[in-house]
Amino acid sequence: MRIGELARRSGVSERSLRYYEQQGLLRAERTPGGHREYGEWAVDRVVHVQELLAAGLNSAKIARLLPCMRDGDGGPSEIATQRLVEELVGERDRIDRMIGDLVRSRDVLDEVIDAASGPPGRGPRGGPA
Amino acid sequence: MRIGELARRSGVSERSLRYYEQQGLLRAERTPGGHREYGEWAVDRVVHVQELLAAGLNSAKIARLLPCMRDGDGGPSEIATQRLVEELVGERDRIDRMIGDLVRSRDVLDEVIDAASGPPGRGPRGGPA
DNA sequence: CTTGAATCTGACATGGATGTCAGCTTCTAC
DNA sequence: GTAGAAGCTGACATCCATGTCAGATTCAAG
Repeated sequence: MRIGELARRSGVSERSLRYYEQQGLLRAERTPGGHREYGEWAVDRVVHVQELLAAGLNSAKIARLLPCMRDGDGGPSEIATQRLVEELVGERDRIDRMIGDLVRSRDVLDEVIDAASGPPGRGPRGGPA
Repeated sequence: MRIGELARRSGVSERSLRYYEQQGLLRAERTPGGHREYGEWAVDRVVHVQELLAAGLNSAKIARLLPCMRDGDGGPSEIATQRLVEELVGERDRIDRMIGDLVRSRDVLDEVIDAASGPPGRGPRGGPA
């Protein structure tokens, strides 16, 4: 498929897809005319990249991480370097803390939402209709 | 307490604390000379703000949310506007999705970490010593 | 061939919390 | 009073994925 379809299917802008390629996060074949051509595996790959970026890893780290996770990009999954593993453990712990923060934030929001929805109508859902 | 102590105790830079005040996220008394003076409640408040920022809410939204959550800032907790509640529900759902993404990313990292730590030593922890 | 949609490259802009620096004032302890 | 630590304001810089635009090229269909 070409970049437009991949963008549509993965929910990521064409701009970002080109950026990912530039950062070594996404390989693309080229047509004789120079247009990018992606295989099916690209969709999952893009989603993974998107999630990792959202998790706070920068593209450089993701670029080193990707070859170690098999998501059908063709190459056999490599084994992470000792050095990389250490960094990844750090990232994982950071993500764990982030999840904890997010859960707390979500609970705070729920509390405020419930406080506003509870008193008036007392309805279990839907708020003051 | 003054800004230096608050920064130390909350783990947030003085720069950010002044920024929070500018954005209406944190009130501060002033000494006759103009130095900021915080009460004990400020520590929790700053931590909350930090978490909400990490959750992706911008300062404007947090500023509207704060008076609805009682964290001992003195003022009685207000009731969220219908309009605000709608936005908060959107934010909560976004946070929920984000948590899902983070969990997936963490699992990916765990997989890579285990793959690198498992084969060589087979030790349950510590990796290839 | 022609035409319009899709793609290409390269450059500049953006957002938004935070870092950092400069120059000045206030506070604290002696 | 005096010295040094701490605080104040204001301005500019940074990060980095993404948006956006311009001008040129390629692709697909008639």
